[in-house]
Amino acid sequence: MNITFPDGAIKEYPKNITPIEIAESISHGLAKQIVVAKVNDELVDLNFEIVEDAKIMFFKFDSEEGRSVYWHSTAHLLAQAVRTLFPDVKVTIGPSIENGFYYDFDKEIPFTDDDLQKIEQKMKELAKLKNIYKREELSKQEAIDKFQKMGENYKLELLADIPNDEIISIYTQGDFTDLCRGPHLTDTAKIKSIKLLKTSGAYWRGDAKNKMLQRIYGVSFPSNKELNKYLYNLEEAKKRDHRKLGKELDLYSISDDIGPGLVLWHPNGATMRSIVEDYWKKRHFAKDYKLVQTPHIGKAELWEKSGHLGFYNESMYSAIEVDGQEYYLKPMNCPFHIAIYQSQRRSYRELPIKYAEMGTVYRYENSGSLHGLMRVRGFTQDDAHIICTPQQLDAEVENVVEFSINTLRAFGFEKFDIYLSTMPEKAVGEKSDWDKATVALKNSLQKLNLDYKVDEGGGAFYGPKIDIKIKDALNRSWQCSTIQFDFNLPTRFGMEYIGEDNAPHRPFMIHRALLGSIERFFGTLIEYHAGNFPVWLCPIQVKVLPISDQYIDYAQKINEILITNNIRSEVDFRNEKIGYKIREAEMMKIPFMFIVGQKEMDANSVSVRRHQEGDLGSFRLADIIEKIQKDVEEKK
RNA sequence: GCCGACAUGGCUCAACGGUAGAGCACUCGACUUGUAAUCGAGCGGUUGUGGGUUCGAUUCCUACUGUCGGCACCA
Repeated sequence: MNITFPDGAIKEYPKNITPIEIAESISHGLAKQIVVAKVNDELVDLNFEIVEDAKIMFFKFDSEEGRSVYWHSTAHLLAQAVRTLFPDVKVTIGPSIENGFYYDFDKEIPFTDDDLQKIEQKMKELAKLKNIYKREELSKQEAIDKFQKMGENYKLELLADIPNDEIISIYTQGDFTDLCRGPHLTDTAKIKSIKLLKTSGAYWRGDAKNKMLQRIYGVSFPSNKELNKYLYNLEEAKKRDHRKLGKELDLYSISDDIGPGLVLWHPNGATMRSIVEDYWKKRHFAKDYKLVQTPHIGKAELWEKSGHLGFYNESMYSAIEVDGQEYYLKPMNCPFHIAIYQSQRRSYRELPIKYAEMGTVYRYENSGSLHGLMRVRGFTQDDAHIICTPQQLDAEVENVVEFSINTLRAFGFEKFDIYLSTMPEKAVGEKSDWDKATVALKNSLQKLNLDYKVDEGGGAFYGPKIDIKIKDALNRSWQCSTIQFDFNLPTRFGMEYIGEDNAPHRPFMIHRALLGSIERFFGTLIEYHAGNFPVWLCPIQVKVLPISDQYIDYAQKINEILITNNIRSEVDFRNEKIGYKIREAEMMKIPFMFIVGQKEMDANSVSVRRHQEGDLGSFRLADIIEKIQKDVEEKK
């Protein structure tokens, strides 16, 4: 029987040989390290018997496949430990995830931190027993009987969804059996280092209508060293948290007295925001967008007509009554932009029309979902609506997708996840329009050579969309850019343009936000740069630090020159030692520190210290100003 | 909204069933300073809010509010 290796080599082996035996035949070290094997493109247990010619590939912990199996097996170990310590608990599901694993349990009293400790300890004991993960296959009926006897009703629910004629696999290690597709590690002793990280509630099958289960998250590694490294990285990542940095760098705050999810932009944050917005406007003017500005509230009838009161009501702040009329804070800008469009009869000659606005909206978000700047109740969307003819569609889509990516890149972002969401089951609009729009979106992504995932049926009911998500320091994804077709509002509002044929036609409308919301974007910006912003964005670019009182006048003079040259500068004229002033400027992550004393005053120069780099030496003021201006120009 | 944890001066954190303590910040004074914390003194909280238990609570119970970690939601 011939076995083909990834490098193309072919070796002969006896029938019924297993991947682990093959690995052992190559080297003992390899056999010890591998976690799982792929035989003919299917991941299998290491003791899977190969009966005919096959391709084989091994995976260690350093591969995605390897980690996933490793963590999945650890999840089974977690379930075993929990069943041992809490016999009344029902097990449900426990997959591996991007960074570890979790297992959901049905337990009346939630796990405590103490429980977590005990469970972790028990897992370590159980792991050492070197129990084999034993695979068995049985018919669906046999599986039902088995789990019924065990009283595992959640497993029965899962089984109910599996076709009757399918072969079911179960895995047993020690006294614990779980319904599972596999594959798994050979034995529990492969799991060397375990850490349970947190507990939380989680709905059965992810549905809020179902019972809330108790979830335990954890992670495991082949060595303590790797676990410690992981925990260290986690701590480091927490230092990038925009909520922590937002306070430390005095960028913004959110006050209980004002209301949850409502942001106060402090001078430092507001300065940066203003730079972002100015740059945003400049780019939009260059792309022929027309700036508009619309009110924060609108009459109930408007939101009735747009459908917001019907579909979006629970996310809106309640009505404000004035003169017997109900008004609502706007959760979106679209109806206002449409009103501007409809203020005149529009000709095909005017299209495409692109209205852009930094539109501040208010949404009543669930209390549990609020999160720093990332999820707030009042935020400013960098919103725009592109209204065009069917003929203009492809070009406009391509334009906007490219514009969107380039804008993110201009702010230093390189990594983002792009999603294309297609027509859901419940949708408005013509299927042909959906297809046309979806193809246009897809083409633009391909043309720009962008990797993306397709979310089949994940579009909004009113149109397909492209979303771009950026990850925060703790690897949580936040949607920033969104480009969405809208087949709903143009119809609801009866939008029209007069075509060449002198007859009215319905335009296409694309709704888009490049940064998403300024608040969220700012949050991701903070975390992405860990507070060490590029010079052009820094609220304070230079701090002038006089060595002692005698040089304050000189420092003030330097400061004035800097400000005149559009460099954001401040003087630290407190009566402190230079080391103290430097320390504070470093902690505030100010990119340039100008240290001035007798030497500098005599030479009419400044001594420059760069944040995180240290002393750069002495500079002529004009030279360093030029350098900073160049950095700003180049968006460094 | 759901599950859990938490809530002490501007910030970070400590303590306790008998009316709270430190560092930083701030104010004042001394020092006149050369690349990540000079020294000294002072100011500042009744312990998120309401209710209850208790002779007495900040400490125990409870409701609410908010924050944090998840879940759900996120046109």
